Amino acid sequence: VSTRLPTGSDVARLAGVSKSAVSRAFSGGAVSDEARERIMDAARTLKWRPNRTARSLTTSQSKLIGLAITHLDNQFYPEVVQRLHERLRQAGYRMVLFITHGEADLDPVMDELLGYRLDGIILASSSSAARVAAECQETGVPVVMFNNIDARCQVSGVCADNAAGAAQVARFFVAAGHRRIGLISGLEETSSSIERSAAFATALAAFPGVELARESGEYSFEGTVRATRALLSRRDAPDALFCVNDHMAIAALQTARGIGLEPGRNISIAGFDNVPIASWPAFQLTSYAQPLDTMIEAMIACLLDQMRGPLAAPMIARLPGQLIVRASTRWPHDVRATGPGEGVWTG
Amino acid sequence: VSTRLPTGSDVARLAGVSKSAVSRAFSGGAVSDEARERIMDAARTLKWRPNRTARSLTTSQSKLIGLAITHLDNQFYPEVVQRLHERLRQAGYRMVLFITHGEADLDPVMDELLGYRLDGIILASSSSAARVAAECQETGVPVVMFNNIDARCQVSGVCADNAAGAAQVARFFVAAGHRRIGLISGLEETSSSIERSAAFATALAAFPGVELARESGEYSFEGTVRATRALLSRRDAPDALFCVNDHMAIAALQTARGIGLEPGRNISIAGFDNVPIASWPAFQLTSYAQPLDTMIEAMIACLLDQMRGPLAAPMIARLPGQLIVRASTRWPHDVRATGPGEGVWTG
DNA sequence: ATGAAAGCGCTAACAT
DNA sequence: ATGTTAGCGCTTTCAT
Repeated sequence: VSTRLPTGSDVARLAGVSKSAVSRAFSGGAVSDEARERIMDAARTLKWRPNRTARSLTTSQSKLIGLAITHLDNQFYPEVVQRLHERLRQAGYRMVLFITHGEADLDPVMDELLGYRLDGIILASSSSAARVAAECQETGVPVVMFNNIDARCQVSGVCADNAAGAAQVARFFVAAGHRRIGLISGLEETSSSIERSAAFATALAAFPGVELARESGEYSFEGTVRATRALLSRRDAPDALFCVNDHMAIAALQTARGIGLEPGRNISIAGFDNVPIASWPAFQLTSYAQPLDTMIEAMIACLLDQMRGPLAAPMIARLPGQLIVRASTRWPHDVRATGPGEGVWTG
Repeated sequence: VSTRLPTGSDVARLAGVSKSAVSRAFSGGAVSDEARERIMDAARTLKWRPNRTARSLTTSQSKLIGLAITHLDNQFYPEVVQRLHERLRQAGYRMVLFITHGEADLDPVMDELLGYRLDGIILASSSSAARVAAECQETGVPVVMFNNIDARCQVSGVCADNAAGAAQVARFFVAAGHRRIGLISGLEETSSSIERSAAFATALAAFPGVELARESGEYSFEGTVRATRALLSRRDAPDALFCVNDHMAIAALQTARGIGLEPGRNISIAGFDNVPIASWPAFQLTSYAQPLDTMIEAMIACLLDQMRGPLAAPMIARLPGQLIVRASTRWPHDVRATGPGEGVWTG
């Protein structure tokens, strides 16, 4: 049982052909029907399948894409992993995971990231993405940033149109009659938080008489609990809260309830991402939905592009999503209903 | 920029040593300090790092572990992925993902699974795990089943002590004074559902006068909504519900609320897994916690064992967890408090 | 401690 | 259409 595995040569011998014929038969080359049949038979009886490691060495294609990500606590990411995995599989790639919760020393990670000769790397809100991106780029490995984009490094990236989304939430709140509004931002160094916060504030500034109070939830549950309490315990507490992602919005929503508020009635809470659980009865969270499938499509296209050769200039895609309205916020009159307790606002 | 990457030979030449010396320097071999220094310098200036693909070919170790899993919708799995990833990383392995939502044709998956020459494969509630396991085993690849174990195939596996856990929940309900109890099971073909359901029923049967009503939630949210409604709309509806996992328990809890019930007051709902969100204010779900870290430890040990040579007999580990009590259930008097609104019951 | 040489399992020219 | 040959980039005996 512990004998060595069969190789292509074994198959070739058994089928009475050369190694090359076997290789061709298994990678769409020109082989006569008769030979192909004998080869496939031989492979089946020997239970042989091409060794992709060996193949990688000659083709210099691993068919492996690395996904670097900080953690999966934010409910958005399991969904990303799932959808991305499926799309990569269709394209003939497998996904190898690099969960990097802020490693102190990046070198070992880089050695692996670059040592496996991945065909591409996706940096999905990975910590220290900038340095990683730079080194990969330098080595000639296709890279694309997802969701959080560091404009300083010359790297391609795909994200939702954060500014448009946040601005839309701002107008939505005003349309629903809110005048005292709270904003809970995320980690200060992330583009997602920066862009959404800035656009939200800017959009609100267009409405005279509207007040904005801000706190940071640092993209964590506990941080958001603190931020929410801080905002809601002010003497002129806001009656509408925008959290720059759903992970925080759901924390804020539960915190508000703990204080005795009822989201959708005496307080409006909206998030960003439209994570799967946002639609759960327990939350019914209004949220700006990222166009995940479109984003994934763009990422894959971008990676494939880079495989064909280095890009002239990095491509940055900011794709529009839509505001899904649910019971966690007061509804303006012009929400277009799309289902029970759910609608879309395009104001 | 688009020039070919440096190889070990390049480094050797620059350092004035042989390829072998470079190889040794990078894999803990015997090299003089002086040589090692020159080699490391050369590698640094050339930005060279060993090509793991080539290394794999000679060592026949890919340092890659495959994780086959159906989907990440069940909140238990992102946690598994995360903790497992971390532990594998410590052991020097990377994780490549195989999300298999019930592929019709398994052959292409097998070709990949076996083609990448993974050093081991973890089947975490993967669909058609039995066949996959058999083929891997046959090829000599270390395999271990996680959470769902198919006893028919001679494959090692690690899971929580499902019987002990479910029985404990049963006794817990009775201790809390419940006499009409509902059970929501998962997919019929999974060992997790079978074992938990059977043990729960058996344990309850020991108490005269306790009635049990059963439905299947098929491990899905929608299925559980139906099952919950069916159970709670009976003329003698149960006032306690055990769902064989938290994914369903959380669905049941929300459904119960939708019917106007208040979990913890006029209905008790308990789950299994103790997923991270079980402790959220919105749920406060009582749940039997799987001993995840211990399970992961056991899995890794099992895989490493198999790498040293085929096991004499498959190893099956059923590890004990503990019942975490929260507000979703009525509390018996003998709960040991462990935190605000949280306790452990060891009855 | 170090180098030379062989080879891991495959693909890709190049012949035929 | 098929076989021959030469590598891909590394590790690993085996000498020295």
